[in-house]
Amino acid sequence: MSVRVERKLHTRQALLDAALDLMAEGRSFGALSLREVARAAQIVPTAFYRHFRDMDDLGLTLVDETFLTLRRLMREVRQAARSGHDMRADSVRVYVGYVREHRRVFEFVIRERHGGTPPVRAEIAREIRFITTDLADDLATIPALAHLDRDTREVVAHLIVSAVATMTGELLDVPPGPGTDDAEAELARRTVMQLAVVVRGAAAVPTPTSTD
Amino acid sequence: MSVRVERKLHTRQALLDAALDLMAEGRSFGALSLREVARAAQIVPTAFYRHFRDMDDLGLTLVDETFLTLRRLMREVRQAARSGHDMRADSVRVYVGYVREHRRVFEFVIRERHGGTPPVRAEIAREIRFITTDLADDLATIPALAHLDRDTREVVAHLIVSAVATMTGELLDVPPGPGTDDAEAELARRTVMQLAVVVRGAAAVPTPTSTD
DNA sequence: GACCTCAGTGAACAGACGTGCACTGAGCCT
DNA sequence: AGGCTCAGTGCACGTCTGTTCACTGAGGTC
Repeated sequence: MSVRVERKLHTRQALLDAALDLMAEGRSFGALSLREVARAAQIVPTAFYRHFRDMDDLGLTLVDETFLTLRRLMREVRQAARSGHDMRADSVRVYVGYVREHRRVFEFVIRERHGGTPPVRAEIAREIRFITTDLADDLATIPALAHLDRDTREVVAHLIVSAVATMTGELLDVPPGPGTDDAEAELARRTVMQLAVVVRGAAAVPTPTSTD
Repeated sequence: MSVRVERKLHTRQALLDAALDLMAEGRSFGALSLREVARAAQIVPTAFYRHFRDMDDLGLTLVDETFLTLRRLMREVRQAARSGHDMRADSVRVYVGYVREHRRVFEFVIRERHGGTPPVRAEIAREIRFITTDLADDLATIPALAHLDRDTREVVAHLIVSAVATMTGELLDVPPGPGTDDAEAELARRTVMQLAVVVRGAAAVPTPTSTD
């Protein structure tokens, strides 16, 4: 790749990183100004337009890149689920590790999921639906849930995604410090319990195609 | 009450309403300016200071007033749960009705829960913990769950609150129009199923004080 | 009726904002 | 070597922001 485009990509990434960094201090994307993002990326404001049409454009790009990362993480979590001996605990532990490692990315999604502009919200909702659908597929591989019909599995997957999303938000609100590990472990413990409840409850759902 | 304070309260309420109205169009509270809130409330910007120290102050007041409403709603949902013959379906139906009726209030909470400034987020998290705790108490009155210890009930309550909060967010994203009722009914149906799964799963949790 | 209180006014400020424009100069192509 | 491309610069503009200050006049008190 030529020096030219390589440098362009570099500043482009600097802009995306700058936006995430500014949000890491607890501000929403909508509250960021074009000028301060440019400033944080060591760029003059007008140069911003060489990379994005406006802040909305950057926001949508951020969603895309973010979910590229997130889909990769989900794939690894799913593998951890298959290989380990305690599926649920392993998945949750791997997931918590990823949230910790990619804090800014998760912070962005959690914040903008409901706080963002309508197009950003729509895109995030779409991506979360994909994750839910994938999870619904995976549930069919659990022996206790193999008898469930598609609709029921979808509903159960949605419930699990809700629980994990909620945990993610709480994980990000844990203040850094000496007690961090304990707090994280407590959240993980609770989520594992919740998964156990859900799977047990789902296994007890009577027969397929019963909708009551 | 004197005419004087009555009028003051009226403009104060106009400011709070103006903020909610401006947010109803999909913007976050942090993206609102003091001037436009004053403008929407038919007030000169400087008069804003007669009521709130700054926008953060107004934001926290909004959280307080919002949860005053919400706590009332929760009480009524709980009563619906006790009186009706199908506890879960009735609760959910009543709840969905309230979300529809108090759209702006719920929009505010859902948006600012993760998108708001740290103090606003902290306050919302606190209020949600209260709701969770109350629900954990209520769960003890369900025969199938009476044997659960406090910790387990708390965990189950948290799971339910997650599911309902998620549904609330989706409810608010349903576009107004001809298909609205159907979409809402579908979300309600799914949530009722989820509650059934959770209760069944929780009932199957082995013995109290077992923590695995 | 005279005085006080204080919610709301209106002008003014310094600073930040988004965006248009003409520019520079390093990187690339021929 | 000469010319083109285009990421990044610097200046300028009009608009909006939060906040200050001295003010007005209706409502309440005596």
